[in-house]
Amino acid sequence: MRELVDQASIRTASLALFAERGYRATTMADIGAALGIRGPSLYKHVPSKQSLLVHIMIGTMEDLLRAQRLVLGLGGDAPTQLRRMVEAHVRYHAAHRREAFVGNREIGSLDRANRQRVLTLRADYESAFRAVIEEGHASGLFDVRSPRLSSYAIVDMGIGVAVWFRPDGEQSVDEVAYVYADLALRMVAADVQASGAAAPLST
Amino acid sequence: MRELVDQASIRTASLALFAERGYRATTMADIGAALGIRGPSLYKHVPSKQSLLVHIMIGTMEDLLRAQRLVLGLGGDAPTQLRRMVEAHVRYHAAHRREAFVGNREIGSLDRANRQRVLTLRADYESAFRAVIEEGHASGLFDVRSPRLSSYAIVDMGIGVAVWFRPDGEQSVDEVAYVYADLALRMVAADVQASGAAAPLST
DNA sequence: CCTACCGATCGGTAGG
DNA sequence: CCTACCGATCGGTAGG
Repeated sequence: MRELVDQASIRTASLALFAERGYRATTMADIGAALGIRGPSLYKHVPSKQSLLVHIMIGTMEDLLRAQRLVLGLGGDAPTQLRRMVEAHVRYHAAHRREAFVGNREIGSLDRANRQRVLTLRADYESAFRAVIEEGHASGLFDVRSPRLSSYAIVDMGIGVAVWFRPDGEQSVDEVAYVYADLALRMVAADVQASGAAAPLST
Repeated sequence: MRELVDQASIRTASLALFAERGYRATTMADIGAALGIRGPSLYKHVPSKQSLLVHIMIGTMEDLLRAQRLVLGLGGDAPTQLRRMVEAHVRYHAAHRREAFVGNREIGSLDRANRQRVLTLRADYESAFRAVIEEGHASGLFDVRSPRLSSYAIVDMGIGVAVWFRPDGEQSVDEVAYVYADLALRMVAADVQASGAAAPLST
């Protein structure tokens, strides 16, 4: 017999509640109630409330990094790679709004060790965007004033998708992914006149 | 005699603590301790913990809207207006990181009426960006696929500044404001080739 | 998977 | 501005 309450269902329920009410405002009793059991019964399946948050946040970053590596493995020049990376980034944030939303709001709710793990994964994720931007700049296909600021802007605008995107809204996931990739490419493309004097590349 | 503990000092302390630990994780005793008094003594100055959060969040949106109106009052064409708006947006988020950070993380900690007020102010703030983008598109100075998605992207990348900016970091406020305004203009400028066929304007 | 319960926390009030 | 305290909440454990 399959159990009705298993790890997966607990994770699904906790994700929904963390997204809706916040980690601290969600009680083990709330999570249990969503599954038809009492709070203490959850401890037969999970070691702590914190472990539920850790799973969401580490899992989210690993999913993002996996998607990013997949896309980078396809090769192509910097514009092609950046386009694919942004599309994957946006698609994830539109399709997994709650994971991304919780991941961005609840960093401070993680214990120190796990917060550090998440921050490291995030830094890796961002630096991959920056690397492609630097590569495009070096090859002359991009013209950027600051690869770091460009990658921050691109990553952050994608993160925002998790906040405002609605599956039943006017824009489809495809539409947002396409438009955002286009916006990102415009930001760094070399065939835009630089407004102002060319400046040395900062970090 | 001036009181050592007044509304302003309570607000400063609560802002710092809300930013560092989160609203729910901050106790009235914590705020009092930061001012050298006990938790219950705060109730001689403020009606509730919630009122401290409300003040921060409404005040932040009003500051942003005031700065935005100031800039729009200067006139100019759409590119000039958008540049000034983005610069003001970024400057605020770099100079008031904690206000912006708390404002973006603790929306769910507001009671319903105040959350609605903040959301309305935010919608007004975003729509001003969109209006300038639409004006630029209509006049032919911009070429955008979706004014709404463009304004979301521009607003969200600026919000991100409050998260990663460090006053003692490599980039100065001026530098970030300038670069981000440039990125925003590149996103919508008409003298960029549209990649792909021109599509009808969506919202 | 449950009830009973521990130990700790916290916003706010009473009454100086 | 303080101490004492109320009423309520909550993560987790004990012991079925």
